[in-house]
Amino acid sequence: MAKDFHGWEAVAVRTVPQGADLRSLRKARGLTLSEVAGELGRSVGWLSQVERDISVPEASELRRLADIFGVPVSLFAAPAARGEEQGRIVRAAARRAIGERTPGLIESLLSPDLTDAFEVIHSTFQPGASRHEPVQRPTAELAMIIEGRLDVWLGPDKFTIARGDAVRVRGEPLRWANPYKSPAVAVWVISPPVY
Amino acid sequence: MAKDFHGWEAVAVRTVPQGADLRSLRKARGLTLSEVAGELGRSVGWLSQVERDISVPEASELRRLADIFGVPVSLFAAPAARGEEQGRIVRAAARRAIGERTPGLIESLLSPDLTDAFEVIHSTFQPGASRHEPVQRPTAELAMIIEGRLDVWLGPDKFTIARGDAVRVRGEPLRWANPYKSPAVAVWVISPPVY
DNA sequence: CCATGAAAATCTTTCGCCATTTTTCATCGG
DNA sequence: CCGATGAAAAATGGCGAAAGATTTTCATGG
Repeated sequence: MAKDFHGWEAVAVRTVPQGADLRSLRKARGLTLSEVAGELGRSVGWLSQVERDISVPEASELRRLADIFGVPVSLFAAPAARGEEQGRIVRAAARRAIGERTPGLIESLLSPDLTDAFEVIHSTFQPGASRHEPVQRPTAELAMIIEGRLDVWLGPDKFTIARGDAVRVRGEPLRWANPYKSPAVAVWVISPPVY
Repeated sequence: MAKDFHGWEAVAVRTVPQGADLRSLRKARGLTLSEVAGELGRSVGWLSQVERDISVPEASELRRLADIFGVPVSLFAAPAARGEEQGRIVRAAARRAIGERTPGLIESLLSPDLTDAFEVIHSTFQPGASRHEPVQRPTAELAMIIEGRLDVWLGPDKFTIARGDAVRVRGEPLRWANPYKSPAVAVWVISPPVY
């Protein structure tokens, strides 16, 4: 299905299947093909084909899909691995960016796609950054700090975690702050996936 | 239920509930209470109570349980966090050790317990160590290298991954080697849990 | 060639029923 | 008195059928 002839590869568009990701995103939000297709003004059959990499959406449609799912387009636009590595290896330099939903928090995907029972995110918390509004999700999450220190609140309880420490969150309201001088970097596991 | 009076806390025994872990281990292996109870020569009711932290097994029984489940006793014996941190924070120094199943591979648990849909392991691959026999599990796994470099084979394909790179394994046979001079350290996510 | 929309196929949900597993609890023995 | 047992009660899990919803296929028309 991949059209890899002429000069096509050179452009910044993903040339690899991405339909499965779209399907995961849609399912994770409990939407049906017809709901999304309606929103998009396209037919159900077409969207089904897009999710199975039989049809290809236009860039503008991809943008609207990102919008519908509440994810940044960068999630789709990022370059993917090639050859054998495809779907198996995610190089540090080739991670897909996730929007800076909270200022000072830079996230990127360690998972090659969104089709697993969990997803893994690489998170960098900038010095001085913080999130005051607690996030609360119906998920189980576990983060390990690999660099720096971070303050986290689970409900009312505050903890300071440093390199090598892990925190597990199960549906509790979570907020965080990095009042320290250096960035805090974490590997963040979320199940089920929220992206 | 926890008997926290007199001098009890001082001993090296876990004073916190652990029954849920035993239950997870048993369920993960598809065993029933009566199968395990029979093996142990105890009643079903008693084992049910142990798994709900109503009854307490003796050390010798714990040893036999570890044996039945094929896990090292260190999984039970390790000190756990205290107070608010209990079940939420796992400090680097307080991780539960997992046996060195493969020589040169040191693993410890980042998850506070075994009751989630996934488990997260901190793995150190010693220089020169390798696993020749492929492991193949009916799981989805994702590992990110946080230190050093590691060679991995997914089926016939070999990859070298370094700090910041991630590899995803979905049921394929996996083997690895660290032919480099420094240890490779990874955060390893496995779903569903195998411990 | 590609998208549409209707038909076909697949998947999901629900339910009743039965078997198994787990929990509860009165009783027994140390 | 305490904790373990084993039987009764409760809860859970599996299966098959039926209904409903969703997804895929494909003939047709733009």
